Amino acid sequence: MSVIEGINEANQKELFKKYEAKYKALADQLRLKIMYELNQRGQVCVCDLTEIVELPQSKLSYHLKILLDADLITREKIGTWNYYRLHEAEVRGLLSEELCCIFYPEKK
Amino acid sequence: MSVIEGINEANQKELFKKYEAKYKALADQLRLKIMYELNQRGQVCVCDLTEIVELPQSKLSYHLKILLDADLITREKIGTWNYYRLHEAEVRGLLSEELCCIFYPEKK
DNA sequence: TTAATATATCAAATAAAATTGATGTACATA
DNA sequence: TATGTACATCAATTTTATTTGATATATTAA
Repeated sequence: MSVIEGINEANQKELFKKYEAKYKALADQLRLKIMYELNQRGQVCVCDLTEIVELPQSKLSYHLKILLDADLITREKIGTWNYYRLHEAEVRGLLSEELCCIFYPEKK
Repeated sequence: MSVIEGINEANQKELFKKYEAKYKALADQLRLKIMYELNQRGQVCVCDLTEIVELPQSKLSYHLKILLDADLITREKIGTWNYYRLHEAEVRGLLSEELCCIFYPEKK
């Protein structure tokens, strides 16, 4: 079932709330930059990202959490490091093709 | 020139700032609902919209201004009325096809 | 076991956005 | 000209988001 079918009063509110949360996570320069860098580099650990985006660690962690909670990125723990990467399908479902390949990669 | 070509340090910041503003405007349930209704109805005046979305007039005006400033909708004054409609091309360039035809119409 | 590194989380302070009610302006109609 | 309607804008308040610096936890290395 496509998104538009099945819209009724009850669904609507939920749907708008969902997209509000997603777009809210995207609506920030820093976070877009993070997405851009993750897209460029694939998998990146926080320690590297701190240098790439030049943010204090706690601030970066804060913004990563927002992206993670919105399901726009994923986290994988490997030893001491936390590696983040884009949640490609999710971002693709949100942003126009015009934004390929800034914030998500070209389709393989 | 596509968006991705011509990205350099100087462009980048501007680009992210631009998308921040656009997505910020979209990042709100009420405003998404307004977009949805405009998409359903084409051209709508504020007086009708007040009833459709059930918002006090000043609140609606506030949110319309945000969408207008972000260039996501347009305004046309006809007599006493201000008619708003989607800025279709702009929204299409921002949102994934998955969001057709909730927040923007099918391509003719 | 101690120390160092990687990272998340917390509390306090600050900043930005949204809401509310009131006021102002333009146009239309009596 | 006086009244009503359609809106935008403003100032004050409330709510939400962001920043900052400090602390806590887990893992690794000495």
